[in-house]
Amino acid sequence: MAKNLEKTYDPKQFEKRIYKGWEEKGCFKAYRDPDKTPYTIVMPPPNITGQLHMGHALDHTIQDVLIRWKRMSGFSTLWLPGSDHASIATEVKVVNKLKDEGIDKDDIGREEFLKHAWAWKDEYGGRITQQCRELGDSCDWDRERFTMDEQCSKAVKTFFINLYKKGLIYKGNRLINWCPDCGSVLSDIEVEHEDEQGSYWYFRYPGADGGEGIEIATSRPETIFGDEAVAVHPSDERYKDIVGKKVIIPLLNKEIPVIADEYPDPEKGSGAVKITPAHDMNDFEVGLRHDLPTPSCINPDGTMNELAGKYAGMDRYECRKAFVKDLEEAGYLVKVEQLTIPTGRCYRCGTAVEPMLSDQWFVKMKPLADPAIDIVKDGTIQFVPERFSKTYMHWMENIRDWCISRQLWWGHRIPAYYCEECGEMVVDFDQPESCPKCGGTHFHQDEDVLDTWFSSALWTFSTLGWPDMTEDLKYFHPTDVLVTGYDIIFFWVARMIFTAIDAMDEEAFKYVYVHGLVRDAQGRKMSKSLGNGIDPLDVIDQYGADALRFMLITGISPGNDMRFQYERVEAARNFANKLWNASRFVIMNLQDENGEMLPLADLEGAALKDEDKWMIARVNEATKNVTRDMDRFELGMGGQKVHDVIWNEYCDWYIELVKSRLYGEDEEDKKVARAVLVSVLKDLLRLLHPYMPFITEEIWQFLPGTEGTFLIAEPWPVYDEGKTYEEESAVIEKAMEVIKAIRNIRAEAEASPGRKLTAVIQAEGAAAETIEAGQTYVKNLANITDIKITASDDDVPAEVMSAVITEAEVHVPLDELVDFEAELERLTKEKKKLEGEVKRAKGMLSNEKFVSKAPAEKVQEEKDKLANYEDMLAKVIDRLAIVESKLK
RNA sequence: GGGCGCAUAGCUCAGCUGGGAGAGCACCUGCCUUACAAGCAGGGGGUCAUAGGUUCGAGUCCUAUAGCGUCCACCA
Repeated sequence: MAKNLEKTYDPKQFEKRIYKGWEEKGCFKAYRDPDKTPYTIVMPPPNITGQLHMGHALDHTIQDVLIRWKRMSGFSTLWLPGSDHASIATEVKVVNKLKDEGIDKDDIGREEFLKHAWAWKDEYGGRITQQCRELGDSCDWDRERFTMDEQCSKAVKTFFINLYKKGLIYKGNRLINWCPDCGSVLSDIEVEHEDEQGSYWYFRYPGADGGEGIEIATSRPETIFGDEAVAVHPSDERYKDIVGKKVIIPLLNKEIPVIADEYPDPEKGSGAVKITPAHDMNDFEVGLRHDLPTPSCINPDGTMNELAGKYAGMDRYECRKAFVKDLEEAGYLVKVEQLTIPTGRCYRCGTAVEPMLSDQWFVKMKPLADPAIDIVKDGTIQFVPERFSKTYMHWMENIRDWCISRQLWWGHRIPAYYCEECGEMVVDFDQPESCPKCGGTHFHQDEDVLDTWFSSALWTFSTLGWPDMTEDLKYFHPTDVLVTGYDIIFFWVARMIFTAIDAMDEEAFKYVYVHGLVRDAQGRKMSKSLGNGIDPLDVIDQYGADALRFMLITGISPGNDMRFQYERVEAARNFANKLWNASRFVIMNLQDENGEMLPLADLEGAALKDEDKWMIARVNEATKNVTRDMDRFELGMGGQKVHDVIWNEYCDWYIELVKSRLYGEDEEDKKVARAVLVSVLKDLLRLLHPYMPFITEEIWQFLPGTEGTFLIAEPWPVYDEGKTYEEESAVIEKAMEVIKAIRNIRAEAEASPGRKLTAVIQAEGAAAETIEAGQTYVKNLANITDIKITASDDDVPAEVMSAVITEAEVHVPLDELVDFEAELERLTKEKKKLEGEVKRAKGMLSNEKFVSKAPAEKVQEEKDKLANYEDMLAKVIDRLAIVESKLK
C-alpha cells in the first residue's frame, strides 16, 4: 500500500498532531549554546482576562515567522511567552463574578478577595496560552512567565525600591485623573480624550458690594461648590474695575475674589472663568499661582460631598441638573449655549474621568526619559518602520510624571510601610522590624497596588531572572526584536526602553517592529460593542492555521492597518491546497505501484537537464530574495515570493516539464528527475515553513530522507552564486515563450488542446540554437508532433497562423478550418501594439538629453529593444499581407 | 492647534534605494488534459487624488492644495 498524503487537504487532520509532536520533542526549547548567536523575542504578555483575538493572531504570526526563520538560520532562539495580570481588567471581572454570587468585595476584605482572584487566574489564565498553540506559536513554554509570579514580583519590588532610592519615585498630593467607576486613579495615557456634545451655562455671580458682579460660563456647574475665584485676563478692559473685588457664588452665598490671570481667553465664553482648583487641571495651576484653597466637592465614587449642601449624596450629573434648575429659578442663569466640549474618559470602562486632588505615587520621568531618547536617536534601538520613532520621540520629549499607584487589590502592592506610632514611611523589600524614627514596631503597608504597566515595563529582563544576574539574563538579553501594535508604543514599548536602561544599562531590544490593527472587511476596528470581531479560532477551524497565518502576513506592510477578508483566507487556503496536491504528485512518483520507494539519483554530479537547472536556479534566486526581505522585516513580500515560486514556477512549469521524463523509459534520467523534484520541494518547504509551519512539516514527514528529523529544525536554504544557470534557464524560458505562443494560436483558432499539430519556427543564430535545445519541451507541453526550425521563408507553408516572439516567429499550419478573420484581428492588434513600442523607443532615442545623460547601458538597452521591435513588426506586417490575401 | 499616515484595476491591497504599471478576489472566454475545478489556459479593465517643481526619465523625490484616517494637546 502506497504511503502518501491524504487525497484532500484537510488541516484539521494534522495541525494539532504536528504541534504536539514539536512540543513533545522539545523543538521550541531555547538553549544557551555558546557556539551560537542568541536571538530573543519576548511575547507581549496577553491579559489573563483575554481571549485570543485577531490582533494577537497577527502579532504572534509575525513573531513566529521571525523566530522560526532565525531558528532555521542557526541562531539559538528564544521566544519567551507569558501573560499579564491586568490589574484593573481582572479586578473588574472578579468583582463582577463575586457580585453574581452575591458577594461584595468590601465585605470579604483584601485577603479573601485575592484568593478569589488567584482562583480566577488559575481557571482562566491558561486559556489564552492554550489558544496560542493552535496558531502554531513556537515559543518555549517551559519558560512561560506571569507578571505576578514570584520572580517577576521580586523584580517589580526591586525596581521600585531602586527608583525610590534614586529619588525617582515619590509620593505627592496632586491633581490626578480619577475614574469613579473603577474607583482608582489613572495615568495620563489611560485617559481617552473625545469631543462631545455639551452645554455652556452662563451664570451671574453678583458682586459682594451689591454691584452687578460678573458673568461666567461653565460646562460643569456641579463643580461650582468648589469655586475659589473668578479669573479674567489682565488685559480685558471689560473687567478692569472688578478685579480685586469679591463676588458671591449664587445660592451658596460664598464670597470669592475676582483675580487677574493669563489663563482666561477673552474671546471665549464671557471671558471670565470660575476657578475650581480641585476639579480642573488648569484651575489647579491658577490656584497655585494665586495661593487658593483646594476644596473638593465630589466624592471618589462620583457623588457630591457635604460641600454641596442639599445636593450632597447625589450623583455628579444628577446634581448638575438639579443645581442648574435651582439657579435658573433663582434668576442667575443668563443663557445656555450648545457646543462640543472635550471630555476625558477611562480607557477601560468609558466613565467620564474626574480630576481630583489626591495622594499618589509618581515616577519622575525626565531623568529616565533623557537616556531613552538618546538610545533611539543614536540608532541603538530602531523602529520599523522608521516613522514611529518620531511618535516615540515626541512623547518622550514632552513626557510628564507617571502616576503608578492604583486603588485596587489585584496587583503588586506598593512596598511602603507606615509606622503606626509616628507615621514614618519606610520603603523596603519587607516590612521593617522597627521604625527608624521612633522605634515603633507596628506597621501597615500602603494599600495601593502598582499600575499593571509598571510590571510589564520590566518584561524583557524580569522574565530572564533580573534582579539576579542569571545565565539566561546574560545570554539572552538584550532581546532582538519586539513585535507590537502601534497602539501600545506609549503604554509599553517606551517604558520598557527606559526601565532596561536603568536596570540593565543596555537596550531592551534592537528593533521594534510595529504593525497595524486588523480591521473588519469594512475597515472598522474590531470591537466587542460592535460585535464585528472575528474569532481566529473559528477561522482556524474552517481554513486551518496556515491559511490564517499566510493571509495575515502577506496582507500587511509594516505599520499599516489591514482588513480582514474571508476571500483572502480562502486564497491562502487554496495555495496550501495547491502545494498539498503538488506534493502528493511528487510522493506518488517516488514509489512503484506496491508502495516501494524507487531509487533517487545522487545530485552531486548527476546529469541534470535544462529544466532541472532552471528550477534549481529559480529556487536559488527565491532564497536570495526571500532572505533579504526577511532581513528587512518585509515579511509579507517574502511570503509572496515563496508563494510565487511554488505556484508559478514549480507547479505550473517544472512539474509539467518533468512529467514526460517520469513516464519515460530512461531509468537513469528518471532517478535524476525524481531526485530534483524532491530536493527542490524540500527547499521550497524550508522557505515556506516560517509562514505555513503545519502543512510544510506534514509534507516533510512524507519525503524520503527525513526520517527522524523535523522541518522546524532544518537549516534555512543558502543562496549559491554558482547556481544561476543562465544558459540553461534561457533555453527553458525560450521554450516557455514558444509554448505560450502555440497555446495562444490554438486558443485563437479554437483548436482543442488535444489536437496534434506541427510547428515551423523561423529563427536565426543564437535564438535558433536556443529554440532547438528546447524543442522537446515544446513538443510535450504544446502537443506538437513535429517542429521545423528554419531561417527561410520558403519553409513556411502558405496557410498558417503565426505569432511573433522575441527573435523568432512561430507558425502553425492548419489543415482544418481556420478562422482567418480572427487571425486578422489578432495580427492587427499585435501590429498596433508593436507600433506603439517602436514609437516609444524611437521617442526616447531621439531625445538628445536621454542619449547624452542616461547611462550608456540604458541607451544600448533601448537600441536593442528598438531593433527587436522593428524586426517583429516587419514580420507581423508580412503575415498580415498573407492573411489578407487569404480572405479575398 | 500640532504630528503622522492613506489615496494605484470594480473590491482589498503590493510596488524596498526613480529606468517600460502588479497580485488576490470579482468579471468575460474556453477547458472535469491521468497532482490539483480549492484547478488549468487565455482575456478585458488603471490620465497611479489635483497643481506645480527637480530630472534625460517620477506611482516612486520636493512644494502646495482640498479629501479621508489616526495619534497627541490642560481651551472654562
